[in-house]
Parts: sequence; structure tokens; C-alpha cells
Amino acid sequence: MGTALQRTIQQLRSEDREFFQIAISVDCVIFGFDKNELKVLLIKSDLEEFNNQWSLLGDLVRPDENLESASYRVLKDRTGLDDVYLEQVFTFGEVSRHPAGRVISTAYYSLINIKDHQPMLGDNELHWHPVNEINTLAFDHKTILDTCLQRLQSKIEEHPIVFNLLPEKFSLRELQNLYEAILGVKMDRRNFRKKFFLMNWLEDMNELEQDVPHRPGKLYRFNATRFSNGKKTQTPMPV
Amino acid sequence: MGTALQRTIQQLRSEDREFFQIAISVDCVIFGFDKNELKVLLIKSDLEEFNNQWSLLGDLVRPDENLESASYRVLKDRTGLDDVYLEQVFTFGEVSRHPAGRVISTAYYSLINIKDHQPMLGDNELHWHPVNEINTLAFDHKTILDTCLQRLQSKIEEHPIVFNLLPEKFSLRELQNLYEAILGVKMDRRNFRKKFFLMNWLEDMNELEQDVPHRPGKLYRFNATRFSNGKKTQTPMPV
DNA sequence: ATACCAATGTGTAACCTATACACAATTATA
DNA sequence: TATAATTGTGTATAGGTTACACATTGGTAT
Repeated sequence: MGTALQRTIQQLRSEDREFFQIAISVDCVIFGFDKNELKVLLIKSDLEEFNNQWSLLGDLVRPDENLESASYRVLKDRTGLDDVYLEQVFTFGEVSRHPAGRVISTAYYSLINIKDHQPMLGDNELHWHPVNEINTLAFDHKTILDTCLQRLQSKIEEHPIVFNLLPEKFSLRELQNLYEAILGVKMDRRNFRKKFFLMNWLEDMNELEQDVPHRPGKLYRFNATRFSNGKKTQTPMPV
Repeated sequence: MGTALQRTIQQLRSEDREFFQIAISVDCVIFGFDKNELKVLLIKSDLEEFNNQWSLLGDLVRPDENLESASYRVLKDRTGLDDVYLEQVFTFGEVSRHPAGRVISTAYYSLINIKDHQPMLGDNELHWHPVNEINTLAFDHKTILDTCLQRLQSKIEEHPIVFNLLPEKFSLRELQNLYEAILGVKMDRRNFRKKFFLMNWLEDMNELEQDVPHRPGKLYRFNATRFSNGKKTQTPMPV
């Protein structure tokens, strides 16, 4: 016997034409950080069913395009940015998730420095929304957003990826505000500083903040070399 | 304008027929535990390109079937088991990952009690393989296996799911052997016991192991109620 | 019956990490 | 020059993780 998977595509095309009735798309949760808020880039849906609702940025995957390449393409088209942090999170495949037909969608999130995003001409339907203020989205996009935010929250507990959301030089206060915005908690300033210095991820730029109405803080940048050297192999233990 | 995603499927069918040239499948990494080894259920590939190589169990997703339902169907067909632990891990979408055409595959892993698996008639091509002894698989299935194993390893550090791999009653030694097999490390027996008793997941059955050639250990079972009660909300902190 | 074997079952001290917490120093601004 | 706002810094406590050794139990062989 053998499953459908083990036959050739040629066989499938003749025998099982039904299998080619599913479209696959990518949806990108594009995170940014501005005014001490975590934000996400959304577009006005132009499907009638979701009139006036916002939705994530996505597109169908082309037959000759890798899944990840499709995400990068969406990002490039919508933000003009290459070389951004991108991570696959989950694939949403409910039969009825798209009102117009069967579309399975793989969700990615990406982290960009919001200042680098120059809205393209004709993209007046694109807007940054504070994540905290989003209650509903078109399709199942609220679920996708929540899933990606949870992944981001757990990811930053172990990996130095938040730097993608900041300019090259930043103060410790900005870094802490960012962690607090993503995790939704307040942290102790002294302990936060201690932890980061111990991890040895930061390089002191010997510069100070400009244009702040109080004593300026020192500026740092993320030093990836220190990170890869400083990784300690932790002994895995249950729970 | 608007992306392809925002048009209707009817429009897509006529305008963008190319988008329906991609098939979608699920592949299941079915883990079991036997003789102190973590094992995975594999099938002989019957594609010529992969003659005599083993592959994961998978199938194409049907147009009227949820993605997750497809995984449960594969599991039911191959193991006879319903109601198993199943978790989506990652979607593999390289253009050339399947030699016969464009197939995007979503990987799941599941945990079953290997003793419950009664091989079906006609399934003489199905075998349990020790995960440690698998070097190559058909397609990109070795990558899929590795990815699912990593997910399993990190998952069990925080969630009580390994019990799905054990019979209802088990000894602490069996439980520790299982953790050691999954994580690939040796652990201290005293600390292991201490930790599990502190977590309060285990219920003492007041029974002893049978047929062991030495002093028998006490038997326990997993108590999900205790788990959900005992969860403590941990303060999230960076790194 | 007895001796031996192989595993179970148990506690404590050292170490490390996480947390709570207060005051002096600096710069901008009025 | 005084005030306001924020930066920058250390220590003590608590909690969790790790390392580590010996008596007990039941099975097995003689």
C-alpha cells in the first residue's frame, strides 16, 4: 500500500486532485518598540467579511518559494527591511479559519527597530498598534498575535533577541522598559542592571544619552561575541 | 490593490491557479520508551529515491480536515491509539524537501506508552527504533526528528508530559531512567526524588514492583490534580 | 538457613542565584 | 543657585540546586 505521501506528485495530480485544494500562506507579527510600548504593524483588511478590522501582514506562499522566504518577502514588501530577526511560531490549519476557502497559515514574528520603518508610498492602510490595546483582529489573527507574543515572552528569557527592537545604542533604562513592556511586569532596577552586567552582553560606548530632561544615562550596545563566548552549558534537570 | 490572501478563493482559483500547486502534509514523530531507551516509530519508505530508508509516519492533509485532525488520524491508523499526547512543533517548507514535488509538512510529536501499541496487520514495515541509533532518514525526516526531540527536551523541563510514555503505575527509577534517556544525562537519584516529591505530582499507590531481581521499588502514578494545583506563578525575569 | 548481591530509600552542608531594599551623584531646568 | 528627576551603586536574606554516603530491603545462589 503506502500513504498518499509516498506516491509521486504526478500520481497525486491524477489520482488525488483533491489534495491540491488547500492554499498555504504566511502571516507575520511584526513587533516594534516605541514610546515604551510594544507595538505591532497591522493593515486594514479589505475583505468584506472583516470590514474595518485590522489584520496581520501576510501573503500566499508561491510554489517556487521556501516558506521562510515568503515571510522575508512580506517583511521586505511592507517595511523595506532586509536582514531582520524572524522566527517561525506555529501553523494554523483549522478548516474554517479563512472565510473564503481553505487556507493554512504559518505564523512568524519578527523584531524590527520601529525607527527604521519608513512607510512605503501607498501604504496608508498600515499602522503601528500598541499590543495591549488590540482586542479583536480579522480572521484568527488575534489568536496568532497572542501565540506569537507568548513565544516572544519565553524566548527573551533565554536569548538576547530584544536588541533587534532597539537602536544600536541604548541606555539601560530603555532596555529595562523594553523587557517590562514585553513581559508585562515591573522589575527592580538594581537587579536588572546587575544581571545584565553579569551576563556580559553589553559593551559600554562611553557616550551619554542626549536630550533627556534629567541626568543622562550611559549608552551601550549589544555585543554578540560576548554572548556566544559567555554561554554556559547548563545541566538539564527535570522541572 | 490587496494581497492574494485578501482576495476570495474563487478569485484565486481563476487568477492564481499557481497557488494550488502545493500539497500539505503532517509528519508524526511518535515517541515510545522501552528497555530504558527512547524510541521512535518508523516505516520503510517505498519511494524509489529512498529505497530501504526509514521515514516518519505522515500523510497528506485532506481539504476538509483540520491540520491537527490529520495528525490524530495518522496516529490512529498506525498505532490504533486515540487520546494521545500530541504537540505541533514546526512546519518544514523548503521547496525541494520532497523529491516528487512541492510538499510542505507540519511536524508533530506524540508520546505513547509503547506497550499499548499493537502493530496492525499488514504493518510489518513498522518498527520502533532507538532514537540514539538513527543516523539517516528519508526526506528531511532526520531534521524533523532532531527538531522534535529538542522540543521534547525543553518541554519536559517545565511540563509533566513524560507520564504519557509510561504505564499508569511506575517506579521512581523508571521515571528517572526516562528523564535520563530523553535528556541524555545522568542525574543524582536523591536529588531527583527530592524534586519530584516537592513538586507533589506523584501519588503513592502503596504497591511494589513485581518481578525485579532485587529489592522492589514503590509504585506511583501521576496525579494531574496535584499538578494543576501546585503550579506556582513564577515572576518572569530576563535570562 | 545463610550469605551475598543489587537495588531502594533517606538527610545535610555548601554553593549559587534571586530578591528586597536606600542613598549619594549627576545633569537639566527654573 | 536651588530644585527636580533620574542615574548609578552594594549588601543581606531567602530559596533553590548540587554534591555526597550509608543503612535497609528483598531476591538469588549456595
